[in-house]
Amino acid sequence: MKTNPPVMHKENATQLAEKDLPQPRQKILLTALELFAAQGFAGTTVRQIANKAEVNISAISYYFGDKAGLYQAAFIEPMGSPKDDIALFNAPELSLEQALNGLFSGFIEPLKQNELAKLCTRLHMREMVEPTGLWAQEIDNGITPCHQALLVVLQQHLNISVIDDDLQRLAMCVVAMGVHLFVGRDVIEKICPQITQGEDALKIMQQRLVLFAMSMIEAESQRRLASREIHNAST
Amino acid sequence: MKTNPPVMHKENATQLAEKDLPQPRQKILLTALELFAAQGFAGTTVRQIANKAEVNISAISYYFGDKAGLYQAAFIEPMGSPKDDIALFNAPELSLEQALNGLFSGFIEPLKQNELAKLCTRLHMREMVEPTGLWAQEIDNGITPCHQALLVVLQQHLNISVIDDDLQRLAMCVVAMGVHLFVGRDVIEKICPQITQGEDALKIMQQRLVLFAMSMIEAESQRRLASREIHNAST
DNA sequence: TAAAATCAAACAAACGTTTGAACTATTTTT
DNA sequence: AAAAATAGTTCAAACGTTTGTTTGATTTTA
Repeated sequence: MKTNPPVMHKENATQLAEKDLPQPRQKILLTALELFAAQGFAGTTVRQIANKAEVNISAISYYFGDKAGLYQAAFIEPMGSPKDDIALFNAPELSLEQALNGLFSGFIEPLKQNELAKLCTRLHMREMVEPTGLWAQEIDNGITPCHQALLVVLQQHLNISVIDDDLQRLAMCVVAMGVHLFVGRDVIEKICPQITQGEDALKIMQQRLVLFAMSMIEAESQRRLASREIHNAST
Repeated sequence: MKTNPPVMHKENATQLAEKDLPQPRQKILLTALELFAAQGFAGTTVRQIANKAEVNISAISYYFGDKAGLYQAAFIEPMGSPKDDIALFNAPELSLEQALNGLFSGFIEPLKQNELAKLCTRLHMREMVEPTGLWAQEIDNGITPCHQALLVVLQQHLNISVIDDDLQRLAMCVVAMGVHLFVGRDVIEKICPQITQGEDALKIMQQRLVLFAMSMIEAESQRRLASREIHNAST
């Protein structure tokens, strides 16, 4: 008799605790995350995943429907809610330095934490240059809210009334430093690996990110003052 | 009778002027560049390339040997020498602002120039997260020299004797802003497309990049001074 | 006419996916 | 409590496509 495969859908997949999940499913998920993060979606075959996870090939379609379903599960399931990230730097009582520390810890922490979190972040960064469709969704659900929150923080600390293009430029340049830790990993590992290796090194890196970000914000503030003076003087 | 396919090898491929190349070869090369840049190596099929270039499938192996050869050609041939990029900001008589303008113009110019240069850069940025083997070589030949040149410029303007980890951190954060223009293109297009659309917008963007970079360098300079004072006071 | 270039067709290999039987664990029936 | 039935899981094998590549004939060029 035919049995209905327990293909997990969004609504019930997240409700299950990790330990309730069947063991091979978890094994497949982690292996897929690892391989997808390293080689991308098209570059990874289901046989690779099955072999490395030491399960039968058909177990993938059994648990995840198809390759795309597995990718989606590997992309979404291990992630926490994006609201957690925002809360780290969006609390209204935080100083600018504290807010920036919260922002960059979102990039730094995955680098020193367990391998899983590192792979998760790497997979998300990969989506930036290789959109698979989930990426557009991720921009809406994960990136845009974070970016908007950062814009508000910058807006408040620069004490300006509206979010204009120059604030967008500033925000992009600030997050760029964090993103580069993942995107430029290969370059860093080749040229100066010591700056991201070890917890102490990452602590220093975060301090520098905050320092540089604050200097950029200060520079933007000065630029706005100068720009306003010129504008006032000419009228 | 069998004919020897004119498979181009490195040594003679670069010696030929573009107009000497057979037309379909050029067509394949540009189409491949476009598709590889958009979908990656594994995500692009030779049939896709052949169809879009409107040539027979076998023309690819005829001109480039195999898919990997085509990728290598698309990756290397349209590129200029990396020394040209370095010269833009490494000249000894340049001020810091001039040097930084030269550095970031290397990122900005491809964005406003023709589509080809844009695709070239995008393909190279893609290699950062999806190493195909050529990437390791590209780091050695293209990235490392540029990074080293930047380090020297920073070293001189900070007036320090040796290149230490903190200088590496600074350099990485500076280039991160430029890299992000390509890597985070999808995010930018979604959140604030206006900051990279149009030549005027890119001009402003470059000004901000220089401004922010200079503020970061200034912050690092201040930090070193403070650090030195503390060190002196404690001895 | 001979070399260069183009073509439709086919190649083996690898791809994602499906099948149906075999096995295990749990539940139901006797 | 033992047996039977059911649901859940694993497996080797094969499915039809698509992959990159090659063939050999044909057309174009010089």
